[in-house]
Amino acid sequence: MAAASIRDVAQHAGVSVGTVSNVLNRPGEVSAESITRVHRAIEELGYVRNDAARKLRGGVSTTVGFVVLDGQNPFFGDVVRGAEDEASRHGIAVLYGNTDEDVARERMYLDLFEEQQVRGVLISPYGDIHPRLERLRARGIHAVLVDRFSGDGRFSSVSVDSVEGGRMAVQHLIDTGRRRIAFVGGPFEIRQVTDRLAGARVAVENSDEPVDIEVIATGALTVAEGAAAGARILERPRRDWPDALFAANDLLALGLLQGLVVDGRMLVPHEIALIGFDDIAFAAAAAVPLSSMRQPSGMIGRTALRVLLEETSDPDFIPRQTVFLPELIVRASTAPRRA
Amino acid sequence: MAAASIRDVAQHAGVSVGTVSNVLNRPGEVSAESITRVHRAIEELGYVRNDAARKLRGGVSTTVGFVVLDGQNPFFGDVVRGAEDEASRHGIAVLYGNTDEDVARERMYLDLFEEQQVRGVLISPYGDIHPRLERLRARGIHAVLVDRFSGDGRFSSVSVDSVEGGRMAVQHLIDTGRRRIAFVGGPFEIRQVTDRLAGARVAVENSDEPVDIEVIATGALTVAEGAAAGARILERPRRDWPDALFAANDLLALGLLQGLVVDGRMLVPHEIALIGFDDIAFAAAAAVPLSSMRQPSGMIGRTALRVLLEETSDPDFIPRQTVFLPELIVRASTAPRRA
DNA sequence: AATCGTACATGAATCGATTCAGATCTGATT
DNA sequence: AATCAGATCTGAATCGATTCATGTACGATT
Repeated sequence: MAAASIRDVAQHAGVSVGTVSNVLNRPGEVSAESITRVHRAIEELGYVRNDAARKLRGGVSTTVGFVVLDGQNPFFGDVVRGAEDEASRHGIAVLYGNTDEDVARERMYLDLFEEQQVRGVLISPYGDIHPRLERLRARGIHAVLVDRFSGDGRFSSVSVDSVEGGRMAVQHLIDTGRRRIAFVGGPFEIRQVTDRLAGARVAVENSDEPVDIEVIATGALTVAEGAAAGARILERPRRDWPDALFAANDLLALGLLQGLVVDGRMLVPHEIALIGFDDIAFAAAAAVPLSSMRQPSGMIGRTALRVLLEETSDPDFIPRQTVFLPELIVRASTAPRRA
Repeated sequence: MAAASIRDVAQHAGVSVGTVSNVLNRPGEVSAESITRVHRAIEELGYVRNDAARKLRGGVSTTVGFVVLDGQNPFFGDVVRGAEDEASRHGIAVLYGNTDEDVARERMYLDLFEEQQVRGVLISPYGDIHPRLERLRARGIHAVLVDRFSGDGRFSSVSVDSVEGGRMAVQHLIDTGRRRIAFVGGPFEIRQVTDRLAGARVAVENSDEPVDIEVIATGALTVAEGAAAGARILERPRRDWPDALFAANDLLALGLLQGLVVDGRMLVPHEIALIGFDDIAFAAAAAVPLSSMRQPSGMIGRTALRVLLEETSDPDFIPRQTVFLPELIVRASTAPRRA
């Protein structure tokens, strides 16, 4: 049995196709009588609207695309969930694409989304996709940058102030009595890394008391790199250990935590304090619950989707930058030294 | 400037629309001359195929839907990534929907996917959606169950043998010298939980030496529940402690690890061995790297997508059950007692 | 020269929802 | 009775890619 079309519904209800369409899209202009008859017919035939036909005629699309840079990182998982959650409220579905920092895949997904004529695109960009996004916009597909500030204001963006977050994290370490601080992070091509380090330096410079800060570079923001960095610290003579670590993200911090175990005893927090960034779910779940700078990941996704919907429904919309402040979450990993 | 249509391309290239369509869909039946001219025109006009029109005419869709039960769990994140990765190979995009164990959302997404006329649906089902899936199939939208065996064989499915996994996990604990084993898990409405417990009992019964097994019930498969269960164990007199724990999944196991820390010293593995299930990325990243039963999560997603594509392209396809065996991953958390 | 086969090109018809100009009806007003 | 406004309904035209019956061209075969 072929699926029922709007024509079948019209016939079954004894009205015209135009009326059925009106019942579905502008019920105010239709008599109550027609509404009930059409709804009954829809029920009886199990009619489901054909989205392809609606899109073709120029109606609004009910999908948005989300291109994510690193699907491994739970942070992005949470952002996607936030966006998806908000989308479902509007009867919109999210087309999900993961680029794994691959320019070709990034392009592939944007092509796919363009063919689909999605309502709009959320993207945590990897390469320089401004020209590509401009072309999309010329076709009526707007984009919102996620986790990336749009410096020139050409696109809307939703991001977090990493500099201030870095400052807050290190300020907290200083406030809990630490004076020899190491920033662990890299590579420095990643904007978030340099921003967080810059913030850390601000806190050090603002301090009344003398505070040392050193940089321990890593090759990536992963657990493995964090564990390796921890091992390198343990190789030093004990008097050269820092007394606090600020990791550029939680994956690194979890690795450090793992690396800083000697003989079943954890150096964190009493020998070395540790704070991360992102506050992924597993930060609280670590053997020593991890202090972290919380990014409102779900809220970032929700907000990005809302901005996108506004932008696509208002022809006079001007690109808008939304910046969240991270929040300090204090847990056991930065407890003061034992009394 | 309106987007170029196939008609514009035809005019620009000096051929008919039929020829342009043939160049795109069956280049074998077109002269080399036409192919180059059409491609040039496509290039110059920046033409992008309109997926809505193609779908409307009855062509195959380039999207599949994936309805996920618990977006929080990294295990499902990995499954989705696997599916998405395989899909991208075929130029297909994944519509992602998270139900959070909510029947209404599950229904909402299936409706949305039906309107979209997706190529097919991957679903880790929550409620009883067999009737709904039958209706979808009547409209030509096939479904593959993920992480759930289709007992009656009405649908294809891709899952993992949880009973055997449970057996292997406990066998490993016995092999490393443990004799007082506790299974930590719940609620028992979840099929995977009961299966894994059943497997655990098999291992105990097969053992030559006497082995005790007890069940510690939890309210959910979360880190918090695991930590609480760990605290309950510590309340007992020391001689009543089990010497090994088998957690129904890794989230619980990570919680247990956190709960079994006394005064900066970890009871795992030397006092109590611990093994989880799923082998999520954070299992290896724990302060004590966690032994676990690995589910080939990415492979599950990839396989499910492949089965779906086969099923939707072969009219004579018969539903097929794919069952993977989990793999024992041994890490520090089940190291033998100290010599 | 007539016939046939092959290769290739054409363009009208089609899918289903939406839109909108025009039709119809009802009741109120003059 | 004539006119009008408002409410409601109708159905043809439209979106763009695909398909397929039809047509054309040209070399090979008889």
